[in-house]
Amino acid sequence: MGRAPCCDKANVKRGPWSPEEDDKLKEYIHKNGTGGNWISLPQKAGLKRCGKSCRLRWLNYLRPNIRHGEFSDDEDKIICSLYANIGSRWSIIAAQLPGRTDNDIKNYWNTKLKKKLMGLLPNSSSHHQRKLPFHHHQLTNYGPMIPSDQITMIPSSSPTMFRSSSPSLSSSSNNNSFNASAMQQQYYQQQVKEDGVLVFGTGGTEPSCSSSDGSSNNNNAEQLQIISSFHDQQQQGPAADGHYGTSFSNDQSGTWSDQIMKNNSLEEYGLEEIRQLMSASSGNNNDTNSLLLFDDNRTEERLMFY
DNA sequence: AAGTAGCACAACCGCCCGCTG
DNA sequence: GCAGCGGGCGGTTGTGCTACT
Repeated sequence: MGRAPCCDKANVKRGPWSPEEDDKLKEYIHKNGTGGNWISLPQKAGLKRCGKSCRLRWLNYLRPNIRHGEFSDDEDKIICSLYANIGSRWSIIAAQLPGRTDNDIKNYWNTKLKKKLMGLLPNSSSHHQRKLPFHHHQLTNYGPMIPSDQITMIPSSSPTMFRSSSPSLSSSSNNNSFNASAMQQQYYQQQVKEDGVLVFGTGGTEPSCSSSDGSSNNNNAEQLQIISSFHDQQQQGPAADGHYGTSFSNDQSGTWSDQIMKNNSLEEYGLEEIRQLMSASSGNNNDTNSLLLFDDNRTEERLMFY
């Protein structure tokens, strides 16, 4: 036996709201408030709408101080930062952006921001869909917060998605001994595998960088080299082994991301397997601590953090 | 000018969770 | 403790607009 519907769908109006309906709803709420009961509100307000529809209309459009229109760069950064940390928790993200609604942000992410970030990639020749068995409710271990003021949006002509100066990007989030200066040049890096799956992760830090002797610069250069290498491979085509991103493996052999990158097909890994790999290398500071998975069409699958 | 594809965004759907009786 | 309900939320769909052919 299913749950009773919240309203009689046959007798409620659906679709776009008319200005008259908006006025009725606004007027009623201004006079009486929501009364804590959206289900009974439309009847009281003289609206032939479902209570949930009224609630949505009020929260997303009619409520005072709602802002619509262009998102600023700062807002972009905040959205990216929070998405990287907590995933698609739009209501939480919206709470950090006064005047923005979760629906707005969700739409913005899905239609613009994601493309803005991913538009830097060449088109994939193959178009078959490959879905990984990921479900967001399974992912409960979020990584350390990345402060939004430490994320820099990189122009879409670059293969780098974010640059962060955050010390919190350490793969060993439970290790507080990391020297901030050594962590100042962390780069998100991304690689396209021959099968079209994109792995996107935070670059790790060399253990030797824990001393602030300038080795972070070397680390930075190394990361840049990886990105550059990726660039070259994109232009030159895959390496002799038929895959992109092999230089990544050379630099970070033994890491879980390396193991994934070496594999011919990411889809051979399930969520638990990836978790095990991440867990097994949790003490390896070289390794990445996040992973963004895409299918061939670069539809985002999931951002994972160890 | 007509048809079509792509895009943006409002609105809906259905699941989950907490509250209440 | 449990069932039913409403609110909240994320995912998805529908629709109108614009750009392109």
